[in-house]
This record gives sequence, structure tokens and C-alpha cells, in this order.
Amino acid sequence: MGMFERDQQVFADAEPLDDSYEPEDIRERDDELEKYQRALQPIIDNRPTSNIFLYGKTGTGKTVATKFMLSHLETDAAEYDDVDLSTLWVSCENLSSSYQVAVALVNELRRDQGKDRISTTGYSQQRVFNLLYEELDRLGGTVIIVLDEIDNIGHSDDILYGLPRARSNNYVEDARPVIIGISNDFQFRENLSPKVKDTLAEKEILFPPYDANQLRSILNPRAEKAFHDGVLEGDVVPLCAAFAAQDTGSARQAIRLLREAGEIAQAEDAECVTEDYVRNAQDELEKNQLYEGMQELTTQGHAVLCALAYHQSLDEVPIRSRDLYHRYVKICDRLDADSVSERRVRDHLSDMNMLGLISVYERNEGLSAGRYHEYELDVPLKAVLDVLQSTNRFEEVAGIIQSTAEDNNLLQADLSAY
DNA sequence: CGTCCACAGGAAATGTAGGTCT
DNA sequence: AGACCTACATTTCCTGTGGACG
Repeated sequence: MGMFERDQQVFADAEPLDDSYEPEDIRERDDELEKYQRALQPIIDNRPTSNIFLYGKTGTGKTVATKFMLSHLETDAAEYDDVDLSTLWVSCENLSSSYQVAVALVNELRRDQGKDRISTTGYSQQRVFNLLYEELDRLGGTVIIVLDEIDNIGHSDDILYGLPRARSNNYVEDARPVIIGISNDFQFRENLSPKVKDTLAEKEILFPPYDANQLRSILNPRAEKAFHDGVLEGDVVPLCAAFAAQDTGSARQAIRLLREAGEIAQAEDAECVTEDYVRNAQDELEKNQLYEGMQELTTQGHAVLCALAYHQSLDEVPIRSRDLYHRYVKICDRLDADSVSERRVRDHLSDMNMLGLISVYERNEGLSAGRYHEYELDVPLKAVLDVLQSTNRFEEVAGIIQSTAEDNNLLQADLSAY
């Protein structure tokens, strides 16, 4: 008997629970899709088309709706000889500036030609823009440019200024760029420079978070395909929907939860997926997220975390940033590592707060002691120490902290909670 | 009601490491 | 080789601010 056997007790076909799955119809987004369609209609009519911006948190259907609309648009456009349409999709997930987006666009446009990809540094911005206009012109016709997760470029929004004007400024002659921007961040709109704002936000479509009912309606058809009949207990889908709704309202989160619950059930050779598996899945996913968050910190981040863990092990929390900084410097000295400025440590602390690793309390004692923040771990000390101990550099220090914590009986409660 | 503490956090400068072009 | 480009972490400099105190 092999170590790996095919085991299909629970899943019939896990694909509908995959992140990349594209359902053939989109549920609970009728109004948004209708708006979207109206915004794209001029392309078929060969009329000038506004740029479109989609806003909404992750997992609210922006990307999936766009893929859906574009694939319909492409098939329908093919029916008309005088409509020349191409689409271009760039995810800005790892692109932090207009420059990088422009490079990515050029490389995407060059992909099917034999031409070389261009490098991500070295050229001047104008040069990259010129290359981009050149490629666009060669393509010609209406070119839909989807910039997914565009908020990643932050304040550097030159490309959003340049592209929409490329035609009116005669940078391109044969191409009509239409930009579809997708943003997870509401505030992105506010932070755009004014000259960009009015051109770009011509048509805006808002994707609000899903509520529990909507999530159920999204999950049900997928669940039906993914699992064998009768495997899912009645409460499972509603519970996944409820967890995701009260947390983020994200369909992605709800789907992951459902899949994880199924995987746990399958791993345990269970006959059916019960509510308990959903709860386990929720814990498991949360735990993974925190572990990953901690592991991906830089050495400096680890040192800051280590300093906080030290104070936690002495039960000296919450601790104000000044004292934490002193401890951090001592730890760096001991590890023979460079230490960074207090300002930079504040940034690391703020990052870790965003990740949900630590909690911040604002204190204010007026003119006697001023304003300051106090910090404490928001994850079990044991979990932090595990990560640090698996990081060469911190192995020894983490060991010392662990024994201190044991002396003070500060680890037991953690283990049961984790 | 204004003052003023001690830091939070914004903005810009700096340094180092990548690259292209002529 | 030297001029000139961006990226990214960090430093430097600074303005903003909530509430206890007077």
C-alpha cells in the first residue's frame, strides 16, 4: 500500500474552490455588471470610451467581473468588422511605481513578438513611456488596458496621466487606449493627483463587501460541484458565509474557508464535512497567515519582534516604544547586528500591527509625560519564539527568552489557545 | 481655555545596488 | 568608462497632536 492513495470521499472536483476558477455566471452583482456593461458599450459602437475605475475590497468580485465582461466583449466585438479590439491585463501586485507598470505593459505587449523584454531599471521614465506608445501604436485599434490592484503604485501616478492622454497629445495615432483600473483601496482615489482624478475616475463602479446571504448564494453552486452529494452538512456553507461576512465580506475568504474545511475533513477520513471542520479551518487559516507574516519579516523586523517577545516573557507589557527601542538596540549589539534608527523601528512596529502580530495602545499623559504608544504581542509568545528559533540568527536569543518565559509561567496559556 | 510634553508619523534626502546608453 | 536612470531601506528633519496641567 502506497503512502499516497487517491482519496475522493469528500471532494468530487475541487476546481470550483480554486482561486483561479471563473464561474460562468456572476451572482449578486447585477447592478454593478449593468453599469459595467453600459460603460463598455461605446467600444462596440465605435464611440469614444471613458476610462473605468472599480473600487472595492479584495474578494468583492472586481477581478472576476472584469474577466467576465471582457470575454463577452471580445466575442461580441468579433462580430463587427469595424471594431478592432485588443485587451491587455497587468496585475500591479508587485509593481510599486508608474515606471514599473509601464515596463510591465511594454513587456506584455512584446510577449508574442520575438522582441526582447526590457529591464526594470536603467531607462529614463520618458523612454519607457515612448516604448509603450510605440507598441500601442503598432497594435492599433481600441486597446483595453486593465491595471489590476493599481493602488500599489501609490502616489507615483504619472502613467495614469500619460496613458489616457496619449492620443490627444499625439503620442499615438492609431491606438485608442481605454484604462480599466481596479483598486482595493478606497483612499487611492483621494490620493491621486487632481489632474489624474478627473480623467480617470470618469466612470466609477463600487463593489461593496458581500453580506452573509450573498456569500451563501455564491458558495452554494460551487459547493454543489466541488463536493460529493450529501457530504456537506447543512450548516457548513452558511457558517463559512457567516465567518467571512463578519470578517471581511470577501468571497475569496469564504471559498478558502470552505475548501480548507473540506481538506481537513478529507485528511481525517471523515464521511462528511461538519461545522466543526469549518471552525478548525478558520483557526488554521488564521494561524497560517500569522506564521507567514512573521516569517516574511526582515532581520530588522525579527529583531524588533524579538525585543517585544523579551519584554513579554518578563510580563513587562504593554511597553512604550522608547523602552522597547532600548531593548532592541541591546539585542542587536548582542547579535553583532546593525541597529536602525528609532524612526525606522516605529515603521517596523506599525507594519507588524498591520499584520495583526502586535497591538498598539495610545497613551496620553498630557504635559507631564506626553503622548506615546505602548505595544504588546497579539499572537501567543510561543508562536513568536518558534519562528525566531527557526531563524538561525535568533535561535540562541529566542531560547533564552523561552526559558525566562517558562520561569514566569507565561507559556502554558498560550499552548492551549494556539 | 491655552500650554506644552514626548512622541507619531509625513516628507525629503541619502546611500547602495541594480540597470542602460553613448 | 562615465553619465544617467530607478529601487529600496534607511536617516534626517520636521510638523502635528490629545489631553493633563495650570
